[in-house]
Amino acid sequence: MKWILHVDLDQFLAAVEKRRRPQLLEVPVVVGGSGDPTKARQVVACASYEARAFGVHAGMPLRAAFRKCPEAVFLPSDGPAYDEASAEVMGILRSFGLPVQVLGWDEAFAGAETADPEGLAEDIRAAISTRAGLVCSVGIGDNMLRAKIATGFAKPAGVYRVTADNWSELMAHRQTEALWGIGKRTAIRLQTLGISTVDHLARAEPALLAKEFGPRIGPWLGRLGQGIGGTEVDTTPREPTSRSHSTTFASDLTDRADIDAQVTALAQRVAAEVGGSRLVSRVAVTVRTASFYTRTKIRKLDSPTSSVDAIVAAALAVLDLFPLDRPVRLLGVRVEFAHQP
DNA sequence: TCTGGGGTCCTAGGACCC
DNA sequence: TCTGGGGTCCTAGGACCC
Repeated sequence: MKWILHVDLDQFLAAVEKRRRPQLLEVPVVVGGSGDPTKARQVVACASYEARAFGVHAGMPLRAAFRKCPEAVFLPSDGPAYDEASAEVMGILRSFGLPVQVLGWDEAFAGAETADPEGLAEDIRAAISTRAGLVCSVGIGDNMLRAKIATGFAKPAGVYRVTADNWSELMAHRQTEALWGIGKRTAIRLQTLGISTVDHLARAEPALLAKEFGPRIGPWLGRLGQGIGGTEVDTTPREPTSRSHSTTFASDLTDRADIDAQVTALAQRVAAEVGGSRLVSRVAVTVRTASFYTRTKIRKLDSPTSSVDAIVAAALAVLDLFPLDRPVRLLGVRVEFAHQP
């Protein structure tokens, strides 16, 4: 029997920090921003389970987390360390000889032909625990959607199976937002159609969904409700389609020279990271004003380039398309890569 | 809760050409 | 002066996810 396993590391960022600082093992840990919980405009990237018990969660401002749990240890986000730990875990997963599709730092699908998916899942959990010192949960499904949903029931540190047999029992009564791919906005739009639960969505008329959400997304939403998803684990390494950096400033920028300098710095950083490896076809600039009004403008380059100077010049030209008559909270620069021949 | 940073994908609609 | 239909390129913006 063919199965999909969804392997997801528990409290990943906090776990990597605990792994290298064993004295933090049973301590509430909050990772995010510069690690200074008194500073504004920074949010929690990951809260350890101990911190979650105090009501701290990802996305919460660090200062709010500090109010809820002042005894927590606050640590800055250390991207390179998480990159390395992620690669280590994916390597262990691949060592099982299964097709692996990486979804992010801390999760991946694996395909498996086995009569005992739970046994395999426990073997994977044991290998990642002993070889990497990290705890994960594994969702088992008859497709990728159900495997991903199953992980939610598996956490923490467990294994759970979701298939066509128990889909309705587990999901039918839940809000549509519980589905992977339906966020707040879509949930609200569905509600205006009288669709609030997964069961309603599963029974909805595809034509109605297509009319509201378009010919592709509409029917796809209906399938989500029924628990239908892909079954082919895609192992081809994904070429990135874009690269970006953005900064939220501790205090808003009002001086045009400062704004130019920051966009230049962001563009230089992005261009340097791209190096000569890819040709850039489009350059985008994002401006968020003090009121949180956020707009992105993008322009195609006359010809694809990897020149730092050309990318910086393009970013400044796109910046010039904005009125820039309000204090600026955030600036971002993104480049999109030309399709490879 | 005064609201991060890095990504991907989809759709609408205008401009332009035949 | 008013009138087609189709195709492609481009930008804006929405939405979602980790």
